[in-house]
Amino acid sequence: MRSRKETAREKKPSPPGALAEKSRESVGKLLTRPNKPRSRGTKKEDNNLQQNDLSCKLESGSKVNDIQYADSRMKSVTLEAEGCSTDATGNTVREYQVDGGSLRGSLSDSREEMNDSDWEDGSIPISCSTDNEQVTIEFDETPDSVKRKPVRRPTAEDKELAEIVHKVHLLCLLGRGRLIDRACDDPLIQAALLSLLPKHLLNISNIAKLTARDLRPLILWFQDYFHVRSSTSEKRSFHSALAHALETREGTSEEIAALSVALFRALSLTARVFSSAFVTSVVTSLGLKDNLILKFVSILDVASLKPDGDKSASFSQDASSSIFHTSTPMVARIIEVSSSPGKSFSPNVKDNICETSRAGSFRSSETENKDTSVANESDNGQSCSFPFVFKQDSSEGCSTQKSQGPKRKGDIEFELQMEMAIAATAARMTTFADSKMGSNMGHAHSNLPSFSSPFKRMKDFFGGVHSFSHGISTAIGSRRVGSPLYWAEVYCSGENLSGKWVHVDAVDAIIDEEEKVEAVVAACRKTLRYVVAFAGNGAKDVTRRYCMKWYKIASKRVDSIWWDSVMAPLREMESRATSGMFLLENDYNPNRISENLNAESFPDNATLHGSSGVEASKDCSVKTDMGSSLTASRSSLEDMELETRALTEPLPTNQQAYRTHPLYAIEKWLTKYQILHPKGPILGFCSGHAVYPRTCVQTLKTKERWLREGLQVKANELPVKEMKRSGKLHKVKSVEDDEYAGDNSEGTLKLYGKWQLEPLQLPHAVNGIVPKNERGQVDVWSEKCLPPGTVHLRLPRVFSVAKRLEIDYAPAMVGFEYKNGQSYPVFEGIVVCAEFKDVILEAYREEQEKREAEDKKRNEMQAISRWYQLLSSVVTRQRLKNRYGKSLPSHTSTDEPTTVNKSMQVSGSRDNKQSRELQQENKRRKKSNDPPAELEEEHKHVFFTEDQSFDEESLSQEFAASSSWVD
DNA sequence: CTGTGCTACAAGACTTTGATGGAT
DNA sequence: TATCCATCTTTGTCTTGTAGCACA
Repeated sequence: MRSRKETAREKKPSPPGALAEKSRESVGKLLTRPNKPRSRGTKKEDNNLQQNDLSCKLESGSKVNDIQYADSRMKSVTLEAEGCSTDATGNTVREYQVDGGSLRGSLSDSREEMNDSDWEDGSIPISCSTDNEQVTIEFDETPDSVKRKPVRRPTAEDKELAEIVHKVHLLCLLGRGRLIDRACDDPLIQAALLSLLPKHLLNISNIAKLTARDLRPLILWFQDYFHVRSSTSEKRSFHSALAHALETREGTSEEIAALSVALFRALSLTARVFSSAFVTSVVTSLGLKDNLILKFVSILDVASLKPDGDKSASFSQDASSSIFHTSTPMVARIIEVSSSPGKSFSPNVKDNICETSRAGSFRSSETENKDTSVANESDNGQSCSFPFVFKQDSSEGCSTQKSQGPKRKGDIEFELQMEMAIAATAARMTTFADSKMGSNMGHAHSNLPSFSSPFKRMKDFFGGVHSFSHGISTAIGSRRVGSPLYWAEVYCSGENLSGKWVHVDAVDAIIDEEEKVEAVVAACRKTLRYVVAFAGNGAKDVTRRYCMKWYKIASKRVDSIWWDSVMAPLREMESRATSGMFLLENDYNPNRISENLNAESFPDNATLHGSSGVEASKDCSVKTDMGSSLTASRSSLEDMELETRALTEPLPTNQQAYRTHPLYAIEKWLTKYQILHPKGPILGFCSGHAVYPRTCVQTLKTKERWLREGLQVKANELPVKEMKRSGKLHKVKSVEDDEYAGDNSEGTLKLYGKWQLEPLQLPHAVNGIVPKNERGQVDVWSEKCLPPGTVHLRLPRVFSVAKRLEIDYAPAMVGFEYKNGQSYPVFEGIVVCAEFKDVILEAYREEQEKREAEDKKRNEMQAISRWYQLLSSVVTRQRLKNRYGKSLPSHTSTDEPTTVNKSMQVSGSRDNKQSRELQQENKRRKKSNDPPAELEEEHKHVFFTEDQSFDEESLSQEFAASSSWVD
């Protein structure tokens, strides 16, 4: 039987070379990891399954099941080729064929049913009939006999893998976002867009105090002019796809959104290019013209952080129930779009959009091309959520699919997303290097050999219908088609007092509806986890602006430290770009900015953001300085806005949310070591429980624990909480309590809060005496725990020095070691009074030198002794040779090593002892100036250790050479 | 269908001050 | 004989986070 790992490995494509390929290989390695055999959790499940009905339906998301299913599929293929008979229904009868002792299964379920079914091998009540090495096993159980789903919990390994995949996916999507952002900066595309724009709309760039309302006509024109197409049949880089979309006036929602961003940027450009005097004047009046500072915003629809986290979101619902199950909302004109919140997302509009979508291209155009099975799926309401997952119209695609077996839809979905993100990353490296100014836009496509494989595979999957660039936005997991994945943010200086970033979704003609984004995303069965704004080749996480219920997504986001570190450089670039763009002179060139930012990611680019000085100057030459101050203010204003949002989340309505809520807490969900202090103010109530700010939650610790942090409990402070110790300890303590006539205090854990503490005040060292604890030692958890006037010397064997010098010291306990279920103290060095530090160190150094000298001496002695052994044997041998050599048959040179080896073998066990004896003997003789033993006793035999080689001549030479070293 | 609350499970935190026997 | 040092063994309970499930 083939291992799962092997099975998974087969799906990797072979063509090497391109970056995308390498990336995919790496990702492929990652993706094969879950195929490893599982540990106990799985085993448990397997057992469950064995006890239960085999044909029970299992959760579709289980990786194990899918892998086994994949295996079973392959077997099925094999067996069917061998002419194995199958049952018509395939549900209640399954055939196994015993071939050479191994059980191989044949499944004949229909495709649809097999997606969710599972089978296991193992001992089950089965009836077998043997026929020419074939065993047919019939299962009595019906699929309905078992209802209970076995629970497979993700192991630590699963979680780790999911996190890695999540991170990789995030990085890829960030790369993709930057790619799009850069494409939006293309001057040719911007110029082309401007040329299309009616003259009256050009005036928008002259509005000093831009508001969201001012953008409406522009957005409406844009929406009217450009249409979203669900797919394209051609494959091209995003950059050329953008140009193509511009040309054909239709593209994917991603492309259209990008075009809108490019248009905004183009308008900003004209304002500067054509009215430099105006720029000067605004700068002079400090009413800086920053009306069209743009960000390209994208939801990073990333793989789940949790194992199998996508399964529920992927296919649990029929797409038709989604209010925006279309990618073509722009086909119909939105009749009423208001900048005031609450109107443009009215049911009217939604209906409109949905209706249009159904009339529009997506479902019909997609499903028309599908084979009948897929069409059937579509009819039963599932496949419209992902109508082309198993669609394959090329033979290559078929073979690929068969070799790897059907996978969980979510996995396929994710893999494709990953693939496209990687391809996009590769595209960025190739396309933009080659065609930076867009002059060779049309040829960019042909310059992308690295794309061939990803494209091909995608084409295989999508039947050549979907475009490359469409993938991330809508094609993948098209059930969520229509969820707003891309939009723009325009800085409107006329909004609020200080201006603000306004959400502008040109695809859906929605302006300033940021609070609705989350709801729409949720309606599309997606979780809004990361919203990232891209500008100037940088990026900034603006999730807070769009997420009204942070507590719901906090756990679904990656570790914030990692995320912040990833975003830090991007954020810097974004910050520079969103404020510095308009400050440049007439020769403003977005691409150059990008280049500059790329080349110089350090913060000292004077051209772009200048010094941090905030001097108010009216000279144009210091525009950059003012730009910098504006940068700071705008950036910090935005930060403040986001922070404010973070701190003003509405109270959750369910109790469970308060368990880990960063802002609020209810007493019910406090942990054992937590308490409310002070207990107030009450912010509200949830199910009758008072809600307090999380800042009131204090962590409690025992005296000993606080001690480790260099804090001690103030005198006369009573523990704020007392609780029973754990059972085991309690038992031990109880025995002691009995002995001490029932003192219950030992059985409780006394906890204190931070407000009951003061800095640790240990007794000062006096007269060279180290203050010790009741065990005669000093607990050195940290430097704070050292008694004043003492030092910790972390040196091995230093205690012997202190002892020899008769200096008072205490062993330093630095922690505990847990062995054998017990904890043992770990000591490292000693604690002595500071005044003895130098003395001890000096003595220690001397002793160290002495020890080293002794070691050296010992080594030398050992060497001498070994040479003695060798030479004695040589001498003895020579003597024997002289005395008996003539009478004995002469030894050939080849015999000698054999003899020696034999003697070595015989003497192996005695060797060490003998050499030791010899050493001692020599020592004695050396003291008394006696000649070595061998010279007296002629027939003393000396044996060699095994690591010694025997070569008379060379050894003699070596000895001659090394005699000087010995001496 | 969704939200809520309960339950059960997995994983990790926490526990916290040798004994023995061989080598030197 | 004293001292040093490696080895012994692989706990068990509690807390916390979270998935599953029943129910409103």
